[in-house]
Amino acid sequence: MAAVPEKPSLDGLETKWRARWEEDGTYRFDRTKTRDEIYAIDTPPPTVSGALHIGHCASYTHKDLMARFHRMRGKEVFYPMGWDDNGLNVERRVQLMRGVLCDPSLPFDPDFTPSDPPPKQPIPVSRPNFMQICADVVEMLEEKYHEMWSTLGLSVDWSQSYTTIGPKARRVSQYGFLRLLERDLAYRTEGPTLWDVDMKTAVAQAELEDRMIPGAYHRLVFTRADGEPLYIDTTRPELLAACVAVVAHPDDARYKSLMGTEVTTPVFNVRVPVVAHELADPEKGSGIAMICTFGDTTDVIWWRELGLPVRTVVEKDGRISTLPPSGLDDAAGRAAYSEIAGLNMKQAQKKVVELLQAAGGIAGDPKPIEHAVKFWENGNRPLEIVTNRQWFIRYPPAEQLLARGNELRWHPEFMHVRYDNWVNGLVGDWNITRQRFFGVPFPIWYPIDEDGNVLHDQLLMAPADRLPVDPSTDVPAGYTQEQRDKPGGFTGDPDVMDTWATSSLTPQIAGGWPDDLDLYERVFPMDLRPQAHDIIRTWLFYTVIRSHYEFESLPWSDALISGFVQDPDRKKLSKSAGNSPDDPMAIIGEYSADAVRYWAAGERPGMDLALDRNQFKVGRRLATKILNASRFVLGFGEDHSAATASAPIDVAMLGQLASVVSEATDAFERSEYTKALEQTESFFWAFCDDYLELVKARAYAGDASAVAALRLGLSALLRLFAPFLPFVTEEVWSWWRDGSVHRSAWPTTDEFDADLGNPLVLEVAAETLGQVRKAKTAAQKSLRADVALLIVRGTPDQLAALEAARTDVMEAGRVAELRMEPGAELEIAVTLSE
RNA sequence: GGGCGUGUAGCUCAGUUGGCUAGAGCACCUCCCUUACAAGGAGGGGGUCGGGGGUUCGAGUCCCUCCACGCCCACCA
Repeated sequence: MAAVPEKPSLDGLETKWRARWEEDGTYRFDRTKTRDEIYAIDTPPPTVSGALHIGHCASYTHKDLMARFHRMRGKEVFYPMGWDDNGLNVERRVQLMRGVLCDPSLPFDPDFTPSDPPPKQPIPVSRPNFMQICADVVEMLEEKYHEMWSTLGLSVDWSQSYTTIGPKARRVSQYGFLRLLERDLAYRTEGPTLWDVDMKTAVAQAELEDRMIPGAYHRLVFTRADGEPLYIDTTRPELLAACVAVVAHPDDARYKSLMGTEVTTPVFNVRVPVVAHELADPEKGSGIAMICTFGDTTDVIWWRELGLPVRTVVEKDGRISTLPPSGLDDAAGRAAYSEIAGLNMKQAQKKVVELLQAAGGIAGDPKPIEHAVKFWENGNRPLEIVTNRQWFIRYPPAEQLLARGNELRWHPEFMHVRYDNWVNGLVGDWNITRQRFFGVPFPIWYPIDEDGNVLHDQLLMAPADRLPVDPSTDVPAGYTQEQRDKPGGFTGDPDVMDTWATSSLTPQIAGGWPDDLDLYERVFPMDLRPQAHDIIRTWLFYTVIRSHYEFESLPWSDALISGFVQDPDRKKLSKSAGNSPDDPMAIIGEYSADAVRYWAAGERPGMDLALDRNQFKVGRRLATKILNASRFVLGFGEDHSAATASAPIDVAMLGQLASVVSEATDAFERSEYTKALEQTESFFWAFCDDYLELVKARAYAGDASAVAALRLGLSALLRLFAPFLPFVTEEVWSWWRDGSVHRSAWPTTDEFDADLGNPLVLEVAAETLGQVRKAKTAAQKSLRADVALLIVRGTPDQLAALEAARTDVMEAGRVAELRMEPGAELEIAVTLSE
């Protein structure tokens, strides 16, 4: 306990209390508790690839509100923090920050240090050098993130932290992967793969995004078997050499007669069959399309379902391959091909159009259009589809996934539909392979036969007890390092897992599976998955799948989905940290962490929140008010712990407070923290403006009932506010109570006696006082002005209620004489003294 | 094209199962140095609840329809 300060202030509370909480282990998880005593939260590990912005503060505050509420309700809260620090985003960040680029062909340079500031042109470094630089960068960023979260007041147990690149996560990822592999739920195959040509990696369906970009219909002139022209529209003439067939709808009368015949492509003079497929849209272009391997995902479907050959022309670097594809046998065609070999897509398109024009293979001018094209969500150029070997995880049957979705409690419920939409639109399986470096490698090697062929079908799996392994440096059992990449030796799987393949196991990583099953059984399945709606189709969906496979259960019972923070002008939030006005540290510095949390708590689950500086101000004012009101209340003498509130108006106030407690509790239990705050806040202001004013005089006089009611009220209010405003409530709590408010019990209605008194007493008294104030204000008098005569008319009930608070009303209003007269409704007449 | 959400005062938002003259905060105007708080307090003005139909004694709330905005999914020749 500390004394009540003379001039309380919000400044410095963050620093003071976060240090104190850390020191006292206020939020430390007690792992001796059993599953039913525990509330486990599967916190989203933020991507460690930039800076946290104010939107992160909002959504992480929501998770913290839930954690704090349940902790005060008596649960032992398992609330770890993770850092998602592997993967492409990190590599890109490192490339920018340190000016380096990974080139696995380079040897390790032990003396290399990145230059500062980074060079404009990234310097290629070896894979081990690159990994080290990545590790250093994420460590530094994680420290900044930790600082941010602590300052914001997140009640995380930092001793439970994990990273998605750390040994624990690598072990869980690899172990989880091998278990799926053993059950044939994971497999490796070669096939068309969505490919980002800049980052030179595969991407998964979930990371696609459509963007509208300009394109143009080119009307190509194919030649039918009878010599007549066949017009085919395409936006990608550069893929003409990859054309393996042309396709029309089976019911399209215009092309029915051509089915089964062959047509010849312009320029390259390749004969391709005319085929029929339902997906061909008679409305589009000329109603007949060329199928190329591969222009888009529809091509992949046609190619697969119609059993067409592959003619690859696009390389992984996004350029036309130097060797012509199979089937290009015509001399003129080969000559034409040599003109586009090695060009990028843009150049190739230009050249092919020239060639077409020269050969009369194009009708009319290209017709510009805007069309949707698939991009990797972080990419700059349209995705290409290339053929490659990839690891996949099979999706469970849609019925099973939908059943899991139904089993999960969604907050808000309407977010459920996004999950169902996604499940119903799944195509193929989950590609978990990334051709990157800073990720979790596959714990797999392949033997190399005596002729130097890699035997991709014969997997050399790392045994579970050796995990995690890095196949690029570790050696499979029965081999030596000297045999790496040699005939008769072995080679490591070159790829790494997609970051979602790891983060889909966050309940397992955080919960200690499979090495600490004692802990795991205490926290799994978890209670809450809080996350934003944009990653329902990735993080939430994948986590459900992994848990479904491994544990035949949901990973958690409830999902709390938050929205986004939007700039009031609908502009994008500034992502740059440091000097940006949106930098959370700057905002906290200006308004306090409690103020930021207050603003964040205004975002209801699933709804977007406007970035509104006003709300920071309001939050700050609320926090300041709590300081001042508390100081006032606690200034009325010692705690009369034995005394109870007996005056009718005191009992009435506590009765009101009891219903606030009950409503706030119900709201919180439904994850409606916004409502809980509203209830508490509006009661608090009335508590200050009306009740406090009314009982002031009596409290000054040391009236036991008033003092007891005030203290009881304050105690409950502080606890109701504690999840939202952890700093200011803790500060006040420390003035008069031992221990942390955050480990105190959430208020219950039992604290306020069963008899709730007569609510009318406080209502009539407050209304009367209000009318007195109004009269003084209208007369432009000070509120201290004296009232000569106050006449109140009302029903017998109202008058009886007022009578019960007579002295308080007269003191608060400085009323000389109070007269009561019967009336139909409450009427108040105020006569001010001269 | 299918779906979800939103539309209430200038701004940000509450309005539970339809029920008294539609609320809060901010902003605005007026007043008050008052011994918890002037980075405060008291009071006031301001809305045909997106439009149009309908059900009902009664609709911001239920039904139909249209409009605008945001998002998800799909389409991508």
